[in-house]
Amino acid sequence: MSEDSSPTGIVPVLVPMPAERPYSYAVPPGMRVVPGSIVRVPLGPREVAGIVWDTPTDRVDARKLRPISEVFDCPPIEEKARRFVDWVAAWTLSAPGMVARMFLRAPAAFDPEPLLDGLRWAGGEPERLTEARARVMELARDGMAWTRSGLAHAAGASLTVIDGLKAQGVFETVMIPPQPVVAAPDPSFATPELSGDQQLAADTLRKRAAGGFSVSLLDGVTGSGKTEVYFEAIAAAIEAGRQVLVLVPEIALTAAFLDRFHDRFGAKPAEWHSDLSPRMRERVWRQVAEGRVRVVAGARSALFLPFRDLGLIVVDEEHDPAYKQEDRVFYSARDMAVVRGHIGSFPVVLASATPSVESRVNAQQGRYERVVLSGRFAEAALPDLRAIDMRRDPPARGGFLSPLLLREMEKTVSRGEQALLFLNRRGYAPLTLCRVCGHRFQCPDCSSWLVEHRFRGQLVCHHCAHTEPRPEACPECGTLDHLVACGPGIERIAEEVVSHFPDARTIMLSSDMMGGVKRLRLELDAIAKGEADIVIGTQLVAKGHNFPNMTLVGVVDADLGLANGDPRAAERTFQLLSQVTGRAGRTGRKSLGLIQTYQPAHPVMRAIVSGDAESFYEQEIAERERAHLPPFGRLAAIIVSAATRAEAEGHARGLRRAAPAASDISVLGPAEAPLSLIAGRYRFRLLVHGDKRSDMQSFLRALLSAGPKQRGSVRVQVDVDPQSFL
DNA sequence: AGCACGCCGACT
DNA sequence: GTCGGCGTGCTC
Repeated sequence: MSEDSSPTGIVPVLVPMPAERPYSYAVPPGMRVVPGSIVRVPLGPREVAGIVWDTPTDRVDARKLRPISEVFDCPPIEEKARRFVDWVAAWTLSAPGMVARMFLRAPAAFDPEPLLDGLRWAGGEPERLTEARARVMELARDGMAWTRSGLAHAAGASLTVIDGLKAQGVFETVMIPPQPVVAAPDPSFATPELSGDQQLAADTLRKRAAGGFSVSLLDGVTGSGKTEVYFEAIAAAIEAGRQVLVLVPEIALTAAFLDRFHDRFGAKPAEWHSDLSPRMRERVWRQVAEGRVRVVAGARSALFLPFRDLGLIVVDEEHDPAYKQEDRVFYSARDMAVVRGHIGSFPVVLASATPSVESRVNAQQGRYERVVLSGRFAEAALPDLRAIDMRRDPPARGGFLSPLLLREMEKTVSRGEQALLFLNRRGYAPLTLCRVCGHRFQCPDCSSWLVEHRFRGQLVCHHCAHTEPRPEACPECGTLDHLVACGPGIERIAEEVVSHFPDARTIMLSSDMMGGVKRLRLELDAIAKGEADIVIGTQLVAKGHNFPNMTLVGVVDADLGLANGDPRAAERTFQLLSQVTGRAGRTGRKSLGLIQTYQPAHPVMRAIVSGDAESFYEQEIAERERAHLPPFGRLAAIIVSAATRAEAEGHARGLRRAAPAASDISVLGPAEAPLSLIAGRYRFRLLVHGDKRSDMQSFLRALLSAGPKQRGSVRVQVDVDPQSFL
């Protein structure tokens, strides 16, 4: 495609709003734009950033045509990224403008980073050489440019010292180019020591990295060295001069990954996630666009960074549900990474110890190449895993920890080793009720119970922002002191632990912990250094941390995820339990994983305890195939929400009636969504189920356009390939 | 998605 | 008499 300026003087521009097509704008005389140029355009009463597109402009009323205000001094969004936008929009049934908007998340970065004011030794000497001045001169004498504060800091001198020297003419002012956010990674910084197995896998990935599009499923148990192996693919891509994206499910918690990367490449990758400071966000975006940043480690939104020559994507923990975005544009970052690789003709590596059923099937059917790492790395041994049958070894009255688990915790702590208790439920108790009248505390805006957070003294809704103070008396019958907490959350487990082990150092970790990401990283560091005996955590402790002294992992309620009717419940539980029990025994010491369950015969528990993942996968795959569920069939959800139940249900029924006739696609529902009321909106769902080869998108488009017009408070969301059924 | 316009309730 | 709620409609 030629990228010269449009001869017509009219260009299509994708603007960040849910229009189906780009809008047309006039290019004022003397302005040069190319497809991909980021421009400022008037839109209604305001001005927005948009991307010049390359679909033909449609005829538009000349009176409507408005001129582009400005072309930003910014590298254009490359052709392959533009095709990616079109593809994602078509697949997810989103407006292209809304997908383009994801590329424009750092408005301040569209203008170049300003040069910094700097100082450089001008050749003169200070009048009197004090100690501080000597330290400054020692650094400055090589003629390198410094920022005023940078030089002061490095020399351990105050700013007044620098200013004094400057006043004497020792320094001249110079402009310094903006500093890179990260140093360049060096592919030969450290030579990895790989086992035979790992070397074989690394060679395969390196070979793929040199070619065009391919998908490799790197499958190996925790501790088998997956990271070291895919680092070789990254090294190959860097050697080829291309950019690399590593997707991780929760970057805010993967400090350990950044350190390992640094050990291998001598520099950290740039980070991209929601917790970045606005300034850092701008700089990373800009330097990725300029090609100065070679490697990004990021959350799913990093897929929409303006890479100029992306040559490899690695999706770490590819099975993780966090890759699914479920607002605005509904997409799976793992699947879109594969699409991005296909469009860009470069390889994609999916890595996991517990791959998704979808990826396993894709590998079986030859679409992906499966690369297996079978052994655990070095001296690391798999933990000994056992189920605790809670019917036979129940906890003491009022408790949730079986005597068997408590005994092992005691032994572990007395050996000076660490124990981890895992429960995927925040707060103190998931339900509070009045013992006298039976009143249950429910969210006023959602169909869910309020969760007691005892530490904060509040009842909290986990589905919206609602919180209320925990009262002393029942609001229904007025009885004092008869409210009772039902079921455990991690706060309650922590309380039980403290009562059994008053002298142990106990830490509790959950995603809603005060102090945010920084605090979490510090706590995780402290745990790794051995500054806690017992750790109680939600699923964030399951993800990617290495606790060398952790020799016992206890799963408080292994059945928790199995209760809902989700077709992926068993798979998800298997993955989560594998991951959390994998936290133990990473340094070769004898370690133990204990799984509290009321259904020890459940296939998930059997698979975990026996270590026989293969037959579990076979069973799950067979079950999916039988039910024509993904990847053997296709699913889409249509979620209708409205201010009243009647409106939502009425609209959903209208959509159902509008479904076109199709032999290979059927519509189920509408049914009230499992959480029928969230944040004051009633929700109904339609489930669209098709054959593997059915044209789901065309069917959905036909259904939506034939359906009733959206009016009032009604909102319709489409989720192609839904991952969760809540 | 934003933003303005527009039409009905409680207040300086 | 105005300020302000959010329903409806439009943006090249």
